Amino acid sequence: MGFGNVSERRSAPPQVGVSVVILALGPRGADDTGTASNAAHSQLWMPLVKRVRQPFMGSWALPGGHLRADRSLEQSAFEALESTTALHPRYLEQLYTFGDPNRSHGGLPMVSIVYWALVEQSEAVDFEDGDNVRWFPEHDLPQLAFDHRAIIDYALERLRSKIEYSDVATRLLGPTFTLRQLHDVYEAIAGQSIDLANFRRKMLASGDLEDTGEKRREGRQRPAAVYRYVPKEQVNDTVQRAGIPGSPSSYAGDHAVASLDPRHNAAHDDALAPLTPSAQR
Amino acid sequence: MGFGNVSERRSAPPQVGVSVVILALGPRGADDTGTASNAAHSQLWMPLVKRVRQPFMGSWALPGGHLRADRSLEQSAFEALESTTALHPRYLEQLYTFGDPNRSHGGLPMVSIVYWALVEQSEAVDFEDGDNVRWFPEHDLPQLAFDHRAIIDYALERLRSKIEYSDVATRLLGPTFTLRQLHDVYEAIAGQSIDLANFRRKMLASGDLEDTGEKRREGRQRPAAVYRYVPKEQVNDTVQRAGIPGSPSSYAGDHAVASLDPRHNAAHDDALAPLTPSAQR
DNA sequence: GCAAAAGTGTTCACGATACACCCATGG
DNA sequence: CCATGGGTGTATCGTGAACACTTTTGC
Repeated sequence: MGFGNVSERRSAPPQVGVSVVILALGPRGADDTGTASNAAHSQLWMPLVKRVRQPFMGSWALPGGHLRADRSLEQSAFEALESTTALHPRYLEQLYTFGDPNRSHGGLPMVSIVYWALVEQSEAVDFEDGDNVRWFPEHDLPQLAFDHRAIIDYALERLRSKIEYSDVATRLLGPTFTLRQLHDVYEAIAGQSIDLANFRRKMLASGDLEDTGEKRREGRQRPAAVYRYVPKEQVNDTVQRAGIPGSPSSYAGDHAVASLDPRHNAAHDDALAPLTPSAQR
Repeated sequence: MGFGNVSERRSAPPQVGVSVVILALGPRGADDTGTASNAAHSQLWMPLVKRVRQPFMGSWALPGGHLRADRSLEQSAFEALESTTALHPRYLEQLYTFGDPNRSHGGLPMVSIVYWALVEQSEAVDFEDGDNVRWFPEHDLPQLAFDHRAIIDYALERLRSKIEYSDVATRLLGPTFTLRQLHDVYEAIAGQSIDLANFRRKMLASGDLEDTGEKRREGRQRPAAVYRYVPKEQVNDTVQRAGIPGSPSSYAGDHAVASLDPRHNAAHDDALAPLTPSAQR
C-alpha cells in the first residue's frame, strides 16, 4: 500500500479512525494522589490506554479503533470502546471530528471521529487497571498522546454544558438514584457546590423524575426517596432519520440515550442510533 | 483500486469526504414561488449543486469535496465551498460527521464530514444561479440526494439554537448593521415575530454592540443607528489548540469567526481555525 | 401635520438564589 | 435525646415578555 511520491501523498485522503472519551463518576472523595484538587466533591475518571507503537509509544491515549464500511460511526465507536475497555456505556454521543494535519506530530495524518461516553459508576466501581488500560481522575491526567488532552477538555466542556438541559447526569448513575446522588453528580461535574434545597426543587419541578416509592439509605441516617428518570411527554413528529443527531434512541437493551437540542451546539448533539429510535425534545 | 471480495470490502474503511451547508439571508419578503410559507419575514436560502453522477444523478445535493491529508478539515471544507460556489463565508463551523452505512442508498459507503457556513446577504444578493448550482429557499427545497435533507435540517437546528448565545446572526449581515436588520435576521431564523422593543434592549444590554455613530436609512423614514459587533473582553487563558473547537479565529482577512460553548451541543461547537486564533467566551 | 419607523418607560410574572426551618431516623 | 441528613417554606432579586408611549424623520 505504498504511495508514489510526496505530492501524491499530500493530495491523498488521510487515514480515519474512531476514538472515545469515556467518563465515569469516581469514588466518593477519592482523590488518589493528594493533589491540590478540592477533595470535597467526587471527581470524573476516565480510562486511558497505553500506546504500544510510534508515535507517542508509551504515552497514554484515548481508546480507539478503526472504521468499517459496514458499521455506523456509532457502532464503530461502541466496538472500539468495548474491545479496549469491556465497558457498557449508558450514553454515547459524537463529540467532534479532528483532522488537523499536524496533530499526529510526525505520524501519518490522521482524522479521528471522536465520541464521548458515560458509564455508570458501578461499571467501573473498582476502577481496576488492566495491563494497558488504566483509570485516571480528571484532575490528575498523565501526559497524553496527540491532541488527546485538548479532546478530553472539550468533552468535559460538552458534558458541563449539556448537563443543564439534558439528562446526561443520570447516565453516570444507575437506573434509579436518590436526589443526593444526583446532586453529587452535578457538583462533581460543575466542580462547585450547589444549594441542595433549590437543586431538589428544580429537579422535581422539571417533571422528569418519577418517585419509585422505594427508599434508600446512603449514609447512616434517614433513608432518601429513590427516583427514576422518565422524560416527559415526547411531543415529537415521527420524522425519523437514521444516524441523524437529535434523534435519541434506546441502547443496549433498556438504557435509553438522551438526545438534546443542538444549542450551543448546542449545540452539537446527537445520541445513540443502533436500536429502536424514539425521539425526544 | 478494486477490493478483493465482499468481506474485505466490509471491514475496509469507508470513503471520506466533506460537505457544506451554506446559508444566507434571502431577499426581503421574497418568497419565490407563492408557497404557503409566511411571507412576512425573510427566509434563509442555500446553494445546492446538481449531481452529475450516480447515485442520485440529477438530484440536488450539498456542495462537497475531498479531504486532503495536508489540509485541515476546515480548509478542506473551505475549498469545497469556494470551488463549487465561489462564495466567501463569514462563518464556518463543523456540524457533524455522518457515516451510516446505508446513507448512500446503493452507492459505496461514505463518511461525510459536514460543515456549515454563513455568508452575508450581499455576497449572494442576486442569488444568481450557475449551470449546476442554484439557490433555494429554506421552505421550498427540492428533492435531495442521500440524507442531505436531514443534514440541512440539523444545520438549521444548530443555527437556531446557536443564535441565542453567540454572534452568528451578525454573520448573515455585513460588518455593520442597524438593529432592525439584526431583528430581521432573528425573525427569519426563528420563523416568528419578536418584540422589537425588547429585542433592542436585550441586544444593547449584551454589551457586544458598538454604536458606530453612523446613521442608515433602510425604509424611507427616520434613519437608524448603525452598530458593529464587538465581543466584550476576551477573558481567556492563552491555551490555544489548533483545530480544537471552542477556539474561534479570524478568517479570510478581517472576518472574525465566532466560537461558542458547546451547550447544546452545545453542542457541538467550534469555529474557524486557519488563521490567528483568539479565544472568546 | 401625518404616517412610519426609531427609540424609551412601565408593569407583571416567573424562576433562581439565599437561607431559615421542620421532620425522620439510627445510635 | 441528639446528631445527621432528608425535606419544606419563604423573602428577595433579576430577567424576560407585553405593551403603551414619545421622538424623529420624509413627504
